[in-house]
Amino acid sequence: MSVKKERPVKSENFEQLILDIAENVFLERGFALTTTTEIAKRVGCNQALIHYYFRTKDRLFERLFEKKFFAFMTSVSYRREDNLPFKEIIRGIVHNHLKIISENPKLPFLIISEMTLNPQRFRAIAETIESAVKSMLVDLNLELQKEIEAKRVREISAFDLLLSILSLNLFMFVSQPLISYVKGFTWDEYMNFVKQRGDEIFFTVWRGISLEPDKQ
Amino acid sequence: MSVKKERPVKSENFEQLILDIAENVFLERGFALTTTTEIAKRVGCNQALIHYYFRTKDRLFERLFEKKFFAFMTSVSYRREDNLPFKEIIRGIVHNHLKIISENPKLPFLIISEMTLNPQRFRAIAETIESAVKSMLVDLNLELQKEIEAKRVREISAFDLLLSILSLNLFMFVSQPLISYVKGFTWDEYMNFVKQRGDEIFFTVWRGISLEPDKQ
DNA sequence: GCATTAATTAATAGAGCTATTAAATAAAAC
DNA sequence: GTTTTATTTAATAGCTCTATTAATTAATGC
Repeated sequence: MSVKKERPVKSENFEQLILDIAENVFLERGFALTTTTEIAKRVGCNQALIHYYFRTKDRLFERLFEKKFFAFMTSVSYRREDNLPFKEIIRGIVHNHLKIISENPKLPFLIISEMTLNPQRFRAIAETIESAVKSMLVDLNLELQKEIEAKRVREISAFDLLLSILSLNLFMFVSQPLISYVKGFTWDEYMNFVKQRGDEIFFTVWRGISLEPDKQ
Repeated sequence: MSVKKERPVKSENFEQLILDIAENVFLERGFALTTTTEIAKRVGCNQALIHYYFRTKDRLFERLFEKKFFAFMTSVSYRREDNLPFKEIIRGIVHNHLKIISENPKLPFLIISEMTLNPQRFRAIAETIESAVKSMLVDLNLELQKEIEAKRVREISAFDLLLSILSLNLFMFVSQPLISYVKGFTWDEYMNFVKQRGDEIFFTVWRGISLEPDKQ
């Protein structure tokens, strides 16, 4: 039987389509397991076209990965100008982070995977973003120190606090296959579980640092 | 220049040496990126010998992975018969888990990686271990319910509690490249950091559930 | 329309990987 | 010592993957 080639709908061009589909494939299978042949097959074009537009698999990947890495690194943020009480700052960080990553649930695995398997590439990209993240840490630390001085929060470094939040949030995504297996969750059920767990995570983080008694 | 082949010292046999070295390579690079050629090179034997002893790369991997997966899944444990106060049970779980994983710092990445990239294989292996883990959860839940009834601990499921512990502990290992990069840590410095963070993690977990006031 | 440029494809070189085979070497059995 | 069995190697078939090249088709400019 003849396989019909699906042409991109209307005016969509292959270049963009390749980018979109490559992103999915890389997120699913990581760099090493992704083949340009597979991308071409899903796009519905000749494999050489991938190389016509992007020359090498490496360049295609880097172009996508840089964007994704940036999204990943800036997924932790808060609006300083909102002037919220500290508790609400923390709640906002936890929930906002969880929300952004939920839109890219396979990203944490890709980041961790590439970081581990290809530290050279990772370092090159990380350099370009480092400062943005560090300044966020500095901002958070300012707020945190105020709370510590006022004895509303126990002694803790901003780094440790952030690391706890990231651990609790991100682990939900990288351990999805294991948890889904144990709990018998479908993908949708799992995503629902993640959403629910946001409150539990915030609760854990906040109680973990707060010196004030629980409110009902 | 001629590359001298390093023969295994004394009476050591290739079969065991292959297992030992394959374990390292798989842990470093995962299943897909590991080649039997690379293993043979490190062992110092002909590549065909790998296949002579283990027939396929898959069989070699599975043999090692099963053992490692079991170690991973049973790394969370506590001695019920010790009859410790609940706080000490939790402290023990956190620190013991962290200690065991510290002896296999690359294992969490391998587990997550294989789980994600090869769910079929993962499921087949998981089945054989599931019950052991579930019974641990049941045990922990028993202790937990006692505490909740006595109003010494807030309402929380054993699953959520365990998930928090695992998140905080395991994320330390899968994010090692990123954290080491940001902090400029060497491997040894990083492992030291992990050790120190054990207390912080326990503190976060315990305060996160305890209804009793902090002791100094 | 015709020439020029862009997009797309077929074909394939070249590399690396797994697994097998047959031959060579070492060990064990008797 | 000779036969038998186990271990080890060299060689290579058969795949799959990336990247290139040359040819083909479509689009654009004039």
